Amino acid sequence: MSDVAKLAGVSTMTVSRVLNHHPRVTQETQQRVLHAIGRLQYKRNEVARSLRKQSSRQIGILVPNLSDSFFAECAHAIGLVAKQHSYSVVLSTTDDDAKVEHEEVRRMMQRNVDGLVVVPAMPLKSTPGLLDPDFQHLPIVALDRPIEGSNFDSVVVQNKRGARIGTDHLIALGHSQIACVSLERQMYTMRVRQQGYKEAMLAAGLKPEVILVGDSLAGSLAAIRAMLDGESPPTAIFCANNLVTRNVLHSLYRLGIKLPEQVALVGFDDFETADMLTPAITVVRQPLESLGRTAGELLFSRLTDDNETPAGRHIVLPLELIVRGSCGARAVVRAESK
Amino acid sequence: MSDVAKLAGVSTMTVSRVLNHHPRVTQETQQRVLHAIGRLQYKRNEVARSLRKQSSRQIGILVPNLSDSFFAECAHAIGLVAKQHSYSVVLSTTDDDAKVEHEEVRRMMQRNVDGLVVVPAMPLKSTPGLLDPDFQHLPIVALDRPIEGSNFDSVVVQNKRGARIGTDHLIALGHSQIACVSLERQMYTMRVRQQGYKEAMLAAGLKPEVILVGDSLAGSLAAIRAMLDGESPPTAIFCANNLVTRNVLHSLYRLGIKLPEQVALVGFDDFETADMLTPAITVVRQPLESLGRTAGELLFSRLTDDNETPAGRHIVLPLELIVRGSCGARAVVRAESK
DNA sequence: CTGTTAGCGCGTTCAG
DNA sequence: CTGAACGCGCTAACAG
Repeated sequence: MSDVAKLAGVSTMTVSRVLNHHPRVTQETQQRVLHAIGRLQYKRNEVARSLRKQSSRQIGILVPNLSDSFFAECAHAIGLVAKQHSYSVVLSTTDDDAKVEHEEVRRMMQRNVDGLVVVPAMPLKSTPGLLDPDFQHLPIVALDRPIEGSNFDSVVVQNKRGARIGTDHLIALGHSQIACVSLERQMYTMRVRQQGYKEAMLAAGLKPEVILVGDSLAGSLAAIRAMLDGESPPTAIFCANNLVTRNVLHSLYRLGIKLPEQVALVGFDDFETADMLTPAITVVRQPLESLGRTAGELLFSRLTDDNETPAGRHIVLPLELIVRGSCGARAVVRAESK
Repeated sequence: MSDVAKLAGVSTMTVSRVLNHHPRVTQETQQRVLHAIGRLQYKRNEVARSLRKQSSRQIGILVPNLSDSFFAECAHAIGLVAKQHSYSVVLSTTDDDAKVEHEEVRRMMQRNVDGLVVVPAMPLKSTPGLLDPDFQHLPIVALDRPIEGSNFDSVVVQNKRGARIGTDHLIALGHSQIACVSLERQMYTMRVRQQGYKEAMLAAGLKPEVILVGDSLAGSLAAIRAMLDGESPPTAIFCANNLVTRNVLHSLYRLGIKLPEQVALVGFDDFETADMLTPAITVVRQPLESLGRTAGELLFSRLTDDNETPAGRHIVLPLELIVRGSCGARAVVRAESK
């Protein structure tokens, strides 16, 4: 920078002013500086700038992993928003572990990130999680799962309503033995979706039956097999998320169970090839791109806005039932409309 | 830091030494400093450290996007390696645009990243791309696609061989009219896979036929329809990547073409639900996790190694043919083995 | 409108 | 083994 200043015959301060589009600089000196910058291929050092300004023009993204396309898609959308604002993204994964999450947030703070979008892991008793007082002054937006007992901003989907819609769809098709397969891990989304399912069942005078599984295929297979071998096997299944849907489908496939004849199925969260399976899978679709984008915009609105917006804005995004073949709905609908 | 020094009754320098595990510090003073650090909850400022050391303990990852699970999975694996080394990751997307790529690398350089793993976009004539002399001293590992005319390290898969294996599989099953559907975009992987396909066909005395499509479903549908309406429609299709496979499958599905009876299919790159489709899709599988991990390790070996390793290490990872139902192979194999 | 001084928080260098 | 001075590259605050 001092080289540029020398070449342009000004002080470094003036160079800095030009770089920051300071209004009170003569056209002429500005030209000279710009010219010198061009000749020297000068690029300013963002690290020094961050140190001085106490702000890095960087945001952090913290997701459980990138292997799950749900999170990858969200991260992608957030990254796009960041790019629009000329911000960089520091990304890290938590593996859904609250301890790792805490470490990573800390690490990001040490890097001076201006804000964070995070898919929160379940807090442990032993770690303060996101609620660590150290993080109080860091703008954080919670994505997909709100942080209980905090007033961080958050963006989630209508989980309960989505589960109701999915379950109601099955009920409307005449099913009465409907099982809900959900992850056994303690997660906000799983809990709320189970609730929605239960409400729908109870409202219809039916008996809810929640099956908890791990995230392995083997475990799901065993659970599904046991379920179907039970006294009153379900004629329909509601899967609480992406992973569960895939594992259940795999299990049914292995067991030679035919959809939708032997069992109907609705999944929460759409996936790439859902409409190419035979039959195509009916799902409650989450607006992935919108989820990420909204979280990103929420964060930036907090970073930019001078006027104190009240903390704890919670945005709930709507869901959509995509009816395909896995419940035999089309046939039924056609029959009804005749 | 000066607070810690004061509390421990030493100078900041000693604190710094303790933090960096400097060998020549008395056990006792070390204890005092550690104690003070604990009481004050002191966390060192990574930005200041970066400025001073001219190295940020950060690596950059540059991929076309995160929506494609191929790249997401690679990014995930790289991130894991970074975490092992206590490095942070700055991630950005290029949308496969060489201009964006150039800007992003520059931006990362300004942030002082220690190295980069990048899935290179096709270089344009108008921009220097990754070969910009400014980037000369930045360790860069090319992933999935090598950078022509450079001696960056690179990690790729056996693209040509994979295409040969896939095509040969189809040939072995008795097909002679085999089309290769590939992206029309100029990409290293597409080019090499087409070559592999052609070699296999030529070696068998067959006539290669490459169909170029865009990345939209509509375009693929039209192309597939035209292809099948042609004079001598293929009885088998080799798809050059993930996206193509999905679009082709979608198209065939829409057109009511049955696999494997009416047309057999082999795809390059496995995907989540490939084995749940009816029929399950035969693919040449890429070792996603290994690709990312290897690239990460290659980068870190360059960052850590004192001994000058020769530049331009190229690692080629093996592929695997996963035979499933989409070519009717199982039936044939069984027939043969009788 | 422009320059000077000072300091962001750390680590290298050289004395003690 | 420890401390003092200095500077990494930049910009806020104050002069001029």
